[in-house]
Amino acid sequence: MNLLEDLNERQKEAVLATEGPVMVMAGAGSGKTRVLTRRIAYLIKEIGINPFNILAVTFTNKAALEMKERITNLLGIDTKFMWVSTFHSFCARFLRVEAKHIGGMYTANFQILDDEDSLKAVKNVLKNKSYKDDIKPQVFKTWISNSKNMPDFQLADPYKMQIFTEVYKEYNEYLANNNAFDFDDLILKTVEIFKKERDILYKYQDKFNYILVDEFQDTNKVQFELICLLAAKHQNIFVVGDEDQSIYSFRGALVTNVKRFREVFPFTKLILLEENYRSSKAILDLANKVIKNNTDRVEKNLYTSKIDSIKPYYYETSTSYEETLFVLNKIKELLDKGYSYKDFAIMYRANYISRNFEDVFIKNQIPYVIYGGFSFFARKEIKDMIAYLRLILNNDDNLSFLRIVNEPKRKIGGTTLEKLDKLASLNKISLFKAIDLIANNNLTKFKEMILDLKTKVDEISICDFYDLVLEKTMYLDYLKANDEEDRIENVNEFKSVLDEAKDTYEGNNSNILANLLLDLSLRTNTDDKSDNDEVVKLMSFHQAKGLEFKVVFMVAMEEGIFPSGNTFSPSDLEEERRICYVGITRAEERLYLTSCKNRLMYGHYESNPPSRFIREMGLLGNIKKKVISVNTKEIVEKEQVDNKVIFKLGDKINHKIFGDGVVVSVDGNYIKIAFKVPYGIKTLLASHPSIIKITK
DNA sequence: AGGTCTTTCCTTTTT
DNA sequence: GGAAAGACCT
Repeated sequence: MNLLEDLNERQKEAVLATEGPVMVMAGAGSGKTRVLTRRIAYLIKEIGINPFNILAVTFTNKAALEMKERITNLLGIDTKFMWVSTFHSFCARFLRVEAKHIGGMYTANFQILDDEDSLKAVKNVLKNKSYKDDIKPQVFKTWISNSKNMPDFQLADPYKMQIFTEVYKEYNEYLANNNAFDFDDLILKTVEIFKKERDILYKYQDKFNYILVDEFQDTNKVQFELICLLAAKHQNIFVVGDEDQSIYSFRGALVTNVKRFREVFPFTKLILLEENYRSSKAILDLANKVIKNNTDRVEKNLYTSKIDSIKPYYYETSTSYEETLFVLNKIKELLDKGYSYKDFAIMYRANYISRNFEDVFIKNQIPYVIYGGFSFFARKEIKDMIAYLRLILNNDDNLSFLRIVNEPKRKIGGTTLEKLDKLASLNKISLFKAIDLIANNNLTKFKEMILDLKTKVDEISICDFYDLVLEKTMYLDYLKANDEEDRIENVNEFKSVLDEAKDTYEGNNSNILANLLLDLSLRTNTDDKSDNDEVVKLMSFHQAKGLEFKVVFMVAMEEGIFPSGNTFSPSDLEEERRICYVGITRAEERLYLTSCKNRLMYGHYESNPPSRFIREMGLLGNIKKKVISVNTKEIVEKEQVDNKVIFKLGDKINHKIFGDGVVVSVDGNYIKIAFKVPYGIKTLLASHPSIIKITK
């Protein structure tokens, strides 16, 4: 195949400019992944570059996987061991090779802690601190992460800064003692080694002659530094990004890196991709109208050659419940017009918005999936099993030991473990080894079980071994006893991951397992099958990035929700606006925006004006008043509610006995009313004939 | 050590 | 309103 086929002039330029620094500003839907993969293929096939001299980094496993797949399709080569990966897995792969330069007690088989694990580490550090109740562990964790990712991290309050500094230090020591890194460390340590050990830097600079970075606008300070270090010598650095889609600054992403890049590499060739192949003209117009309000950006205007388009609509409903019905009915209507479930996506600013839709979809038998939530590998039962396997392979793994020593319950409590911990640190041995120094039958039994399992690893197949672990640890029995159907299914599903490992890793079972276990923390949900499933998708705008759908509903478009109530500075607002831009540009054919006057939230009604973004789109004068009428049970229920008098906060009422009062909360069929003394606040059935609304 | 009662939270979260 | 973590009790 001709690698320049079906590319426009700008895209061709981006593929062909193989030498020197190149920055591609790729608008939404302008074919950036296509450019990236064609360029890699071009480097290999036309220029003759060895695939192992190319480094391509992305932010998600999914993006990395997709890139590899596309390269395989273009060139028919095996991409399994190519350096096409996320920032984190690139760094992990590097650190496993160069572990001896990390310093401290780190070895090549370091563990990678996920968010839950590192929060546990913070809690462990805080355990004996006098200030442990003043500031939550999660807050410390966020600070730790920020200080590892953001430039000049500082806390304004000197006292807080002081205790933070202490926790930060001890947290890092705790990790080091356990041969563990958190996600941020992976990148930080890699950069540290490159800065400290020049020979190693030169080696990798020579290895990676061509570097490509996807979603460049999302790089943080350290990631930017990493790229600059690696590319400093050959300068063949190709970055693709879109300032307007930078929506992760709360995690340290610096949009300013886009500007800085051109300072660091003054001879950067700049290429703008503005032709959009995804959305209709009307949808693009809305996106352009909104993003125009951001001041701090390079002027860029997406255009399309698609002419026919369906106008995007904004609907305001009375309640959040009606909002869900509107979406439901619109989906049904469009299904009749030939759309199928997979064509629809419902997007919102905050995940809790999904609940309303879930309820309505279940009742009306609309197939759906909610994106996000826990990754398979982050589930408790899976992490427990991983901990068992780790401990069996490496008895000195204290973190795994602590995780499962009393899971399921073996009557090994906090006091016992504290004693064990003291003995272990006194004798400088692992917790597992310290069991010998303590007379505790439960611990001894546990130790024998683990050692017994250890003798079996290489005797039987990996799956049989895993079954044995499930049995001997009593874990499966414990799940069965508690009727944990989902968890039982998950621990069984984990077998397929173990089974796959045979094809990826080499050696005996112990080796295969050990290597697999080291890689698991960076694995996320691999089932990208769901993308094509015949279901409606519900997701946050953040989760929607990179995806596209024929029909998009942007719901809960209300001030306080979107832009979020936590938007304070002008730059916060600009980020919210970019989130909005990402949302709009996901839509191919139809876009519906909704808001409601009264939203049921946290058990009571709240009223917010429509989002300012609706006004910026020029849709405010364009409200479609639509009477919802579809014959479903839902609607019947709804009409019954309508027959009653609806009370909202602040309504003045009169009660036959208690006299005048004001509604102070609405709770389903019940309302709370503040009456004059001596009656006070009463909770009453809203439909009770004794209550009469006297205003409005 | 483990059950139950009470308090707390409720923006986004690629790894 | 509701889940989930923490406090409290035995």
